[in-house]
Amino acid sequence: MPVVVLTKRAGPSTLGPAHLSRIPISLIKMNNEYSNKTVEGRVIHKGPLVSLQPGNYILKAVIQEHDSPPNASSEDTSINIVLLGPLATDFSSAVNQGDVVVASGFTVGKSPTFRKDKLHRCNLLLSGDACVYVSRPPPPPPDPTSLPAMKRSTVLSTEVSRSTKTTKYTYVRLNDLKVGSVVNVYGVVVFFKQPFRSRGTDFCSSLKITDQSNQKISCTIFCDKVDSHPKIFQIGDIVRMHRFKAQFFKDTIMLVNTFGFSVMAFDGAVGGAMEPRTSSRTYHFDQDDQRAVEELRLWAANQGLLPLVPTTPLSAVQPKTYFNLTCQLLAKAPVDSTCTLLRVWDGTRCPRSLLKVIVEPNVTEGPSSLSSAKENLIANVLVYDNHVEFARQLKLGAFLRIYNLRAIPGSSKVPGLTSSQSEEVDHLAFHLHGGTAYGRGIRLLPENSPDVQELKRVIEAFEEDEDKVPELNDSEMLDVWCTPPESLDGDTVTCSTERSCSHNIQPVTLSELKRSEPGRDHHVRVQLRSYEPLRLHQALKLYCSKCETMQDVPDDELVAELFSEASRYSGPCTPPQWALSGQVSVPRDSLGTPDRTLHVHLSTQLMSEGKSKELIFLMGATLEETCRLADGYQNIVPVRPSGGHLALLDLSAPFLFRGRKRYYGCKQCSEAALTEVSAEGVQVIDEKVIAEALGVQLLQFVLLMKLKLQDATDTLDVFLWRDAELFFNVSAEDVAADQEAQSSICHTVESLCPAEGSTGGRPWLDLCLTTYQAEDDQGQIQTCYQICHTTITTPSSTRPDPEPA
DNA sequence: GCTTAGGTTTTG
Repeated sequence: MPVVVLTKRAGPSTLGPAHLSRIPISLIKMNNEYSNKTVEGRVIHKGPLVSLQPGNYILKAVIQEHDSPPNASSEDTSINIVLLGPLATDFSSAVNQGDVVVASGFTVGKSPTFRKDKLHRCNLLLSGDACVYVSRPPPPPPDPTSLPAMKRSTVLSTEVSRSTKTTKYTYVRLNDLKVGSVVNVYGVVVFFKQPFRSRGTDFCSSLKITDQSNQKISCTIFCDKVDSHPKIFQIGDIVRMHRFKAQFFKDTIMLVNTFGFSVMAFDGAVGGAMEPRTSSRTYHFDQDDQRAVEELRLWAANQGLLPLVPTTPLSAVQPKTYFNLTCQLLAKAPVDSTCTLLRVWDGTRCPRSLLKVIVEPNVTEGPSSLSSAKENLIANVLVYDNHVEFARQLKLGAFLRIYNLRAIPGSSKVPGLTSSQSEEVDHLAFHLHGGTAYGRGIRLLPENSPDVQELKRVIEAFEEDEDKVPELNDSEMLDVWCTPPESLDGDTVTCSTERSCSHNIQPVTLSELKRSEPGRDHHVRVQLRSYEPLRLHQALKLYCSKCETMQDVPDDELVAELFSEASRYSGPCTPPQWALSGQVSVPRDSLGTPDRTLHVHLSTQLMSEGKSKELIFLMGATLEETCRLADGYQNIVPVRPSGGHLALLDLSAPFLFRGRKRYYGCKQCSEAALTEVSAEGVQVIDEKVIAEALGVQLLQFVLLMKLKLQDATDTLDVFLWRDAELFFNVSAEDVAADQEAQSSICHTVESLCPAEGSTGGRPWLDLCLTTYQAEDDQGQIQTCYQICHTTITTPSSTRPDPEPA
């Protein structure tokens, strides 16, 4: 009887055997005897089942004292529990995050992760005769007070354990549905609508799913309880559906729920959390299910079914498009009977100014004024018609995903009072139109979803930055704001740059500058006469801070060839001991290339920490496939077989894919070896952590340009390198990954140096230049100049000024 | 208790 599920919460004292006494988590110590004690807590983390050897599993979880004082430290209230053998499998299938459990028969060990997770210094080890009792919130009436507490737990307890006989479900492939039959199916979601109120008594939700048969099947779910509907967050999610009836509609077969139906949903990313999204209190979920989910995930990833951009941050929203937004609700206000205003943010800044909607302060729920920095990040979303009801129920601070939100530029009229920021301003309004077409709707995201965790990180980062602003001291402020506009021709001249250095020096002319001693900083007022490279993507370089060399970014064609070379070779290969490996075959394509197998290797250590999605090693994939998979994983390291073992690709190829970003290593300075990447003591597994673990000397993306400056007295060639990112207000890494960041640089440069014959003049630039001496190719000492501490402020709105005299 | 919707963009 290793794991016992009590379907009714009977009070802490009745959970677990009565002859044992409960010990608070804070009092647990090493070397004490706990055979007559129990520990009680809420499961706040449940790790995946990790296979030690065939049939033998380990599972880690964290429980937290649920009735501890709110100010108690996590060290006193939360403890790791480690379950071994059948207990692990039973726990995995019977216990959910959020459940309250009581454990007995445990032993106490030293927690190896204490420094990292700041939880209790000990952990609880459960194996053999240990026992876990689980309680769940009570189901709706019958009236629970009608039975004495002790009797209740006996009457209503059910046992979910390896000894319990459970119904074995069989699942039908989607191309094998027979009209009239009631079936169980698995599928990958390719389209979905959130539950919406039907004209009847129920809520209705729609899904379209597919599976390895490639058949696409529409499904309809009717149920009066929204919570029983599938919890789909994005395309690519996986669903398991029980008791659905196949029927004909419009010459095609589809599925509708029947009596006793149930639906479970899972994250669709390979290696993602195995935690089912379900409202069922008890459910069957075993290793076959786990395998079914993993198989579908791999298949879907390889089919490209996972969306490239599941949701769009406000910083990337394009006008006139429909997009999905993951955001936090800050305030709301009813506008009229068909429209409600939701004020939301995601911590990123939309480059367009956003529509300001003014509603009367006394109808607004939430803060009426926010810091102006925060205010600039807030998007006003107008939701209409059927969505108003849902919006009304939303609580402030909730994390939402809004599907099929429309970004409307410029002159759209909105109900209520629009501020003086009127139609000629290029602003964006966000509308959630009425209806459910294209899955339009709003979904509440649970706190533990990875997307919410990510959103919180971004928001926290913004709030930290905001706290820093007042630290700018007065003299710095004066220098930034009071640099007197020096005008060569006596008129006030608009300037497109802003210096942020603390030098208190007068500007000099270029001819004066050329006569002065090197090794000093200067301020100049100049125009941009020309620049190199003309093809701006060539300005992007890879720089090694160790050997101080710079190289070009390898082009896609070369990288693709390295990948296809690596994927063609398929000799025998033993994965390292720390890896858990899986494979998926890529069917022959229309060009008749032979079947290939993709191999995925995951670190068992990371898996046991619930971080399997954070890093995978991928073998046999093409560049394109790798890029596609990079959407589902935080980190992908491409590998190839070499001498019977796994090795990194040639370092001309990126050694790491993080979303759209690629990272390269220095061939000269790296001593690459495929070793396990440990997340010990690190917050985020990022490129630095991985590079270090793999012995790769990380190359840094940098921008390098040569600019020819001019003023009335002379011209001067200067470099833009060290402070290039500051100058353009972009990161080189973003430029490498993001077309928009590239075009922003192009526009900036073009506005500073308009093409011959164009009407725009050259704006004046206030620059801070540093001079230094360096050897040129021939070994000659030369004086060099670099632009420092300077940022372009208004490239597009600069008025043309007359040519210098 | 046996209906609801049946993807496919508001018209603010």
